[in-house]
Amino acid sequence: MRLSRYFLPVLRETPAEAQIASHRLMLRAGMIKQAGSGIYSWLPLGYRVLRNIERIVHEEQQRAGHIPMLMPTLQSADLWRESGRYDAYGKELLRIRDRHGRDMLYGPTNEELITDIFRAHVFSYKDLPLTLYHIQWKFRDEIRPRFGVMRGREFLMKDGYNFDISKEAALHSYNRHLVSYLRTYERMGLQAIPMRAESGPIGGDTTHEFLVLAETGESGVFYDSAITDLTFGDRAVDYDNVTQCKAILDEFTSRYARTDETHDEQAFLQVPEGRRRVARAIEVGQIFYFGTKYARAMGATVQTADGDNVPVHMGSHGIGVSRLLGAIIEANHDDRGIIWPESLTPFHAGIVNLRQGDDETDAACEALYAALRAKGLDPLYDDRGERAGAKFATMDMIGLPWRITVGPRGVARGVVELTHRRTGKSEDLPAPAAARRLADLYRPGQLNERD
RNA sequence: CGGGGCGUAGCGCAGCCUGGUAGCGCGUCUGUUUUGGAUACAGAAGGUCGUGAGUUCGAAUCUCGCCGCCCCGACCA
Repeated sequence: MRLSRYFLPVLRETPAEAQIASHRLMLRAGMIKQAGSGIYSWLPLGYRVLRNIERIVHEEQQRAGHIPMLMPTLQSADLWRESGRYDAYGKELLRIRDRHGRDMLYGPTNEELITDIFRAHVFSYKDLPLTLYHIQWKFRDEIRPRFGVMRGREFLMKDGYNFDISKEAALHSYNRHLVSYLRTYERMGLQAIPMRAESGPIGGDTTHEFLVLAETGESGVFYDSAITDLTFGDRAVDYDNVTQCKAILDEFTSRYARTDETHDEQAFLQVPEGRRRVARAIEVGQIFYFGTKYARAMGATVQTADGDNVPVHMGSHGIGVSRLLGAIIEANHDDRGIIWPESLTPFHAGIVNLRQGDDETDAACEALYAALRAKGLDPLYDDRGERAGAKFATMDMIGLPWRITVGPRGVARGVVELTHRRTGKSEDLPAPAAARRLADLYRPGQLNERD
């Protein structure tokens, strides 16, 4: 993409309403624009990252055997009356009435809808296990939205629902989700720690939240520092392997890690003193096993091999897709701006033309731009007539992990400068070598969508 | 929902107390200049002062209503 033809409305000054780094940077980098309290438009740069997050979530969900679909944002109140949540959910539920006077709601979650789909089409144990998921906009009418997309009212969320014949089978689904979430967050360059949590209005008593440590987090957390040494890494997982999934869950949840809601001081004191940590964190996902709560309320049963009709065991699992933007920036920025992980970056590299209008420099930039694109990379070429400082400042702020600087001095010597955003280290090398370096660096799985 | 605050040019703000022709910085546009970290000079465009009513000869300024937004708390993915 050529910057002169793109839409990147960066702000030089910080909007007054932004209190935390991620909100400030998302506004300044032209990623979002507030449309109302807790509601945001996603401008092109922000939309790219949002879609990259979605892509990773989709890939990891499907790797775990979960099936994508899409349910609507607006739901009939009738289903919620059936489950009992229409009255139980409270004022966070945005209630709407259509022209015929029918009660509707903008979904904050989809247990009722998915259960309704299930009961209409699934009748036999032979069709289980089944896990369906979607990525859809939700709305929760928060009393006080804040922190930009971290605590918006409208938010994009992946929510998935598993259906199993027994508690034992459903707990495997639970474990499988925990494993797949570990992989998902790690691919985004995040350490998300599973912590024992409260289930809230979803119900059930088996639940973990995934939390990313950050000073600006809204949750207080208590944990054994040994847990932060754990990484999922490149290990192969067979998601159908009950023993393996359970072992991974045990590995990542056996150490003390709880939010302040479930904190147990006595248990915490069992952690060696030097490893006790009290911190703040951002919740980026949660998994639940809630048994037959919705199945019983809504009559979702299947017939067993013995001919009995039994309510299906369910769980639900969410990843805050739009919120992740905020969490990732909180964890990846410096005083100059955002630093994207390579897996999510909106563009793989930025090309800075130091002397726009100089024939040789322009030609070198064009050649490099074409070479990167030919290798499947998606560079952002700053071809504006701005001065070098302005171009550097923009690139630093929007956080592309790599920058290639092309100026007349380097062109005369046959080199360009490749700079790593995170470390600031740079190296002069011939343009084709820089293109090869970047192509090697971005593995095939990290080639993001173009648009 | 309790408490506090804000709404004036694209962004950040001053002006309001004490009513009298709407300002500053940045950005934008034009020209010149400059060219490795938001360059310099000159010129220009851009505002129903959130909105409605009231007081007044006269309202950004005073009064009341409404709308929107932000902050602290409680709540919350």
